Amino acid sequence: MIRKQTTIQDIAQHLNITASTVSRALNDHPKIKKSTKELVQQTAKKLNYQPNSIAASLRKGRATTVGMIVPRINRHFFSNVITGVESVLNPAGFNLIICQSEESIEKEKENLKTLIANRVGGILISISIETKNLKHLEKVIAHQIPLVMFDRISDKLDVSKVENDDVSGSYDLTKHILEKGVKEIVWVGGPRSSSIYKNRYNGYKKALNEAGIDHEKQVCFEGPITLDSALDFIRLYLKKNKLPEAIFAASDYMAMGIIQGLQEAGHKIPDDILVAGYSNEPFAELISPKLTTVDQFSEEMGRATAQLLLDEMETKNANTTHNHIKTTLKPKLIIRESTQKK
Amino acid sequence: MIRKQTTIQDIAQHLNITASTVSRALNDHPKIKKSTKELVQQTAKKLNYQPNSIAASLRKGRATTVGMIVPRINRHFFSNVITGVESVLNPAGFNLIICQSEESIEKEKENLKTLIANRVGGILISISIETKNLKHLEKVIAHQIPLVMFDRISDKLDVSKVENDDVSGSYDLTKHILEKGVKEIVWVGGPRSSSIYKNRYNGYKKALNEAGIDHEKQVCFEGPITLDSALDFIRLYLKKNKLPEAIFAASDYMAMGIIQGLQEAGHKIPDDILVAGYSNEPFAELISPKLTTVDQFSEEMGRATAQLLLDEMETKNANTTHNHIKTTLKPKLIIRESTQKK
DNA sequence: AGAATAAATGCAAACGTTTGCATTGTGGTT
DNA sequence: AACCACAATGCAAACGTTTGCATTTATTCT
Repeated sequence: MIRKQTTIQDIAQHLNITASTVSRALNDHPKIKKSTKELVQQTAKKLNYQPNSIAASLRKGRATTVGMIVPRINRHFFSNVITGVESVLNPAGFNLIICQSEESIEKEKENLKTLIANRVGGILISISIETKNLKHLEKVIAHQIPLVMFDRISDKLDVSKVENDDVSGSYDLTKHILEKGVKEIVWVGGPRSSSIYKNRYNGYKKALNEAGIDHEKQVCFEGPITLDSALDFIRLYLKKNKLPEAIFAASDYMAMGIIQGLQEAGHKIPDDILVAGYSNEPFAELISPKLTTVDQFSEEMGRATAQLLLDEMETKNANTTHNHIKTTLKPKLIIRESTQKK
Repeated sequence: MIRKQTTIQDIAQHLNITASTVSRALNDHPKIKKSTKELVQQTAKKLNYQPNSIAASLRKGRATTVGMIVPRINRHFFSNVITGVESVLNPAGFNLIICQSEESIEKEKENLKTLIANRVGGILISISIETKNLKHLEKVIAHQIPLVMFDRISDKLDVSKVENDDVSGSYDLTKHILEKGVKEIVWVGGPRSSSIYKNRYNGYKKALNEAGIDHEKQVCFEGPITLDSALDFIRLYLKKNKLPEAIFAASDYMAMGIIQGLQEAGHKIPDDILVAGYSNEPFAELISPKLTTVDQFSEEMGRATAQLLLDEMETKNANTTHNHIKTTLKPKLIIRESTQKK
């Protein structure tokens, strides 16, 4: 049973040297003799010394912690981004405090407050769907805390960003469907006020226009990004309209809702109608028919985001000015059964 | 642009009072006049003061942070547990540092080191599949850091724990399959050296024995908990043996591998053979046939775990002794198409 | 040998809070 | 008018590091 944590002072006392030397020895300072370093290391181990990074952070004015805010951690995409972020940040000596905004701007503000209070070295954020006003983020910048946005970004903020080329992913997918000979594609997606869905819509629009199809004449449903919302939509839609040739859901979950609705009405996919989703959720290749979708390389996005943050933090340390960078990752079309008409 | 962070000293100077008063005012200390409190709050806002919880932690000797170690964050189960944990811990004023062990005991040790270095107020852990030796966890206890184990627990450690009643879940599921009239059930699962799979096996065994079936005569495959490992197994198995009546995979991913292997060999589920999984992954109700499985109430597990930790931390603060508690959550059988023979 | 240089260590302040104890101020009681 | 009690605030130390500068010790050069 350990009553009191051992500190570098204890080690110093034990060896009849000062705390400064111990500190430097433990941090491998060049001016410390090799023999003392070894001696210090040994006694540190003997006394079961555990460094106190809280104290170090306070003194150094910066923490070895990085904050990350995502809408939801239990979304496959985000948890993979987190994995990617950690794979870069941990080796660099940082650890992550993860917060969930739960798609609420109020929670987002609170999250930022606790991250700032914890004096994190930097912040990674994918903003909530509700977030339009960016004052709380400007505050972070004003506080000189390096900020990197990813996935759900905003061009109004002058920071480094990593985005998916949703326009291109959506364009490729739409083109692929058009090549199957269809002349109409119903669009289903989240609110276009979010950059993500705006871009996905634009890619779709572009492909349609290139094929000489008027996008204004296409049916377009915008709603919550959930299976149920899409299921409700398609049930209602089928009651009043004839079966469309194809449906492009800008989210795999919505695609799943569409598929369930179509199947319960007795329609065969892809024979009667083509369906595609977006983001390659794990279930996309497990369902029947296997879902054509777009893969977003989520882990790589995490790695890229973390790398940008490391750069920013370094720049800030060196106190040099530095242009912010915007990295765009190209997603990959994954063609599966749901769009392969026999 | 803010050059230097404003501190309580700045506020004090601004109001011609001392930092102590400011500190107490901000923490709503009863001995501070209401009028001063308001004054302090106002100037704090005016000077854009952001509390430094690093400094507070150092002084108070404990952080407002809690560490959590999970094997993998991008597993549906764990990310939901995390959500549950946060829903309890955040309102209580704590935030989470999340670490991934990636199923490696070495990484687990490192994670613990950084958590201790960050002087977290407590630690939540679900140990890696590799972890048998528990010395690193005993060290945590010796350091007086409250520790709560969840899901993958060990009885060798005297700490509070939250577990799923895997025996019961597995028993219920097996019994359900037996009620369909089958006389043999192939078992597929992870290594039984892990408490989880040992328990799931025991529940299965118990149900078989009660039905008068010798569990020793059943086929049993133990391997990595992945789709591919199960797929490989079933392919090989089908080559050399006749089709079994039912297969119980103690993991939904493995069940998915089994289903794919069976389907590619032309077998119909549930008509030719029954299949069930475990843990109710999101895809379980999306695939065809919909998968019978066991739901584990992952968010609730998170909440229960966090609550136990809060209790432990409080007890430690009050310096009273306290018996460790083991909470067992009863999982729920989810019957779907894959075990419903027509 | 003495001076000059280099190498290793020590000194002390600082980071921003919190907190036990001391002090001041205010009003009430005798 | 002296005293007491209580409310409100101040004082100063402490938490465990890090780090610029000063100091000591060892080494090299003339």
